[in-house]
Amino acid sequence: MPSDRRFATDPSTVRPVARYEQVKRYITDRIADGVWHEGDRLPSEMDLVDALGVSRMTVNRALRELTGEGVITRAQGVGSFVAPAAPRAELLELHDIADEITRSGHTHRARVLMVSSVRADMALAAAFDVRPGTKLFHSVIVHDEDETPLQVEERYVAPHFLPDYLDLDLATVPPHRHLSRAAPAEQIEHVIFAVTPCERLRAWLDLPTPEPCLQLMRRTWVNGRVVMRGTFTSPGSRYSIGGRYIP
Amino acid sequence: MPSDRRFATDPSTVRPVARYEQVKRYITDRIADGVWHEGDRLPSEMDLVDALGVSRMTVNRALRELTGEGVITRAQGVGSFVAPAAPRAELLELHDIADEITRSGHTHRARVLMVSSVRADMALAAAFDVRPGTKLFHSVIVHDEDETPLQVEERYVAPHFLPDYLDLDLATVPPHRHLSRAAPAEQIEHVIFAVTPCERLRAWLDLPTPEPCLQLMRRTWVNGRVVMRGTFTSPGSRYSIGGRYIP
DNA sequence: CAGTGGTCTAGACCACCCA
DNA sequence: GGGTGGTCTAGACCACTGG
Repeated sequence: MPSDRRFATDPSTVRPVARYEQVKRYITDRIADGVWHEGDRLPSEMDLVDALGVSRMTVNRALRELTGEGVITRAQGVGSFVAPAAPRAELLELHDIADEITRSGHTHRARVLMVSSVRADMALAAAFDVRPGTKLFHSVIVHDEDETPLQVEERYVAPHFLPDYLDLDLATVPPHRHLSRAAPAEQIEHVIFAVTPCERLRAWLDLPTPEPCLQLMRRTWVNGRVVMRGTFTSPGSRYSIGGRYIP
Repeated sequence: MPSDRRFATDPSTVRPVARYEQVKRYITDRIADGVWHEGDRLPSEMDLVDALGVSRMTVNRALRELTGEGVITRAQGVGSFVAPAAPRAELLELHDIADEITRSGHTHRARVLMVSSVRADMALAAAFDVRPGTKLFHSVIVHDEDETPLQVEERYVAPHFLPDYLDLDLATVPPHRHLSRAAPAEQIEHVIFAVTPCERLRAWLDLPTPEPCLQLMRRTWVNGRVVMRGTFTSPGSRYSIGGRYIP
């Protein structure tokens, strides 16, 4: 065990982050740093109890959640192992617009129009299942394909999960990447609409006439709480959503 | 509490199913049976401890997992509540509009406008990967929700897989059911558009003004050959496509 | 203030796997 | 048989909410 440091146990110590979260972090850090590789065996629950100075129930919860997240695999009577790296979340990500554009041979540019902190109105509060007036981060980004606007991406983010959202460089690293790193979604909701764009959207999309637009609304959850609501709007004449699956 | 029955506690009793799973089942059953409705407050953890005869940690795990699954929402200091129902259609699965309508408490009616045999033109031939002029079956059905047109369903079917398509009573048993019974799809393609409806569609959908419509095109394959191409068109103001899933 | 959920512990029993 | 993970308990402290 490279580190012998115990977690804070003294009740007088401030402990803003749960111990099972610290244990999860301990594991994922070692995997990310290459200390433990794919297929490697992790220390047993009892080893971690001794090494980290927490109870077995706490270690167990950490490992159980990591199993659910696909980070490790476990087998009764055998042990815990680093799971094969899988494109888990990316697989069901319907679209990363930047990738789509570049993969189809066009040039992509992201223009960040707005980044700010806002207070939730009734509709937003309902979408996030919080009280009206709760602070949320807000961003608007326009994605161009060869200088033509292809999609407006408007997001609201719960500050708790990504406190430094306002300071990120969203033009170079898209919000999606920050979000999935900070808090991988445990649940995703997609709803697709056909709408007539409002004035604001028409201006951003450079649409002289009000043509039908495809609008995808996505909400993601972590720990049963809504982390993000994104609204992605594209002109119907320039964009469609699709995929092929094997049931 | 409608039931006073305790879970098995005697160690000699067979207990193939974990207690926290039984607690989860207890909750989800009551929601499914309509005993507890959306937004209703659940019994507190302590109530469940007393009612079910398990420890609080066990109840807590059950409720925590249900939270992660989006079945309930919880708030510290307040309580646990039945979560709002997820959107009605599944994006990644074949949906049956009739089921959707009746399940949401409305009345459904299917009006068969056309059933005929046609010859594939260039576009259809490309879609089915056959020679132009190949015989295909064609049907148009309008689905009403409470007497209002909700969706126009236009299908082309390869005769080989469903030779008696023209003789079916599509108003009572929808094409989807015949198709999945005769030849379950091995591969599915979905593409979603936002379009301005043509005159024909506007008439069928009873749209006085040309509002944006959501159009889903689906192709299904069996044995590597296209079996069906369906075009499903709905007014944007009356319909959306959505789903929630756990990665 | 009392009630709620969020977390944590120390110990326990079990099923399972492997040497 | 010894080590593993899977589960469960009784009790505890805490932060948060509402009246």
